Amino acid sequence: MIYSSELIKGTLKTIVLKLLEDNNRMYGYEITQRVKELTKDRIQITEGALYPTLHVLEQDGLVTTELEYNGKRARKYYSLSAEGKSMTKEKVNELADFMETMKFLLDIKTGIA
Amino acid sequence: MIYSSELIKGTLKTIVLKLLEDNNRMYGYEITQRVKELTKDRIQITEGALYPTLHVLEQDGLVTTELEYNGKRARKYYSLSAEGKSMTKEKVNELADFMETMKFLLDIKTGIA
DNA sequence: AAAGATACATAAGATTCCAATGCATTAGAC
DNA sequence: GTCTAATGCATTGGAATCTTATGTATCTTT
Repeated sequence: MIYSSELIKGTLKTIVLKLLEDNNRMYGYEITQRVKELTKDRIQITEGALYPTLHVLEQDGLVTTELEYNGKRARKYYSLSAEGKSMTKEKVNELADFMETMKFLLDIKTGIA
Repeated sequence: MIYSSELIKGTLKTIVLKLLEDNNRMYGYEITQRVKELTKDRIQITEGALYPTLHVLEQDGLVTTELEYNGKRARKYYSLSAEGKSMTKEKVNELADFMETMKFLLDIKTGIA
């Protein structure tokens, strides 16, 4: 199952922040591959969605960047700022809470039937 | 906690379909109030979001409508069509699956390890 | 009789994502 | 050794979806 794109909307920023919290620093392409791998291809973050999101996070001061070269190939590493770290906690908590509410709304019995 | 609007995006259609599945038929205003009540004010569906969504569902043949009058006040009742019922199951399953995936993603402590 | 709740609806704008495209480097296949 | 696929950055036009604001009208409560 590949999730319809509308479901991804609104969660992308939180996913990116959480990955950065767990991994200290990552570059864009790495993020797309990690998400694909972790979700067994169910969530495919396109570059057209990711890069604008990363740039917004940077403009908002939630992440800092370091440009590094692996040979001649540039990699732009992103790391959480202090503000980004607290924002990550907020966003993750909000999403967890939201999912509980949705679960109740949809009367979904997960795991144990 | 009131969820940021971006979280609601993409789930509205599924919420509406599920409510119609549970309640046989409902009218627009009733849906906004029911969601507000069920989520203890955490999710507020605005009419500007709901009515276009309902109209799309109708155009797609997922719901049928009956206009009724309570005195002189019109109420437009929405009911799931056969197609709407199977779509509801699909959408609810997809959202449940998505939430499990998100839960896993957000629980990750370290990238490798 | 005024105000708030009920009930429908639309329109302009913002946000956010997708699909497509472009450029460049590196690794692997043949 | 050359060609293709993968890696890595990025932008653009367009589509979809929601928000805010507005409009009309009825019913209920004070």
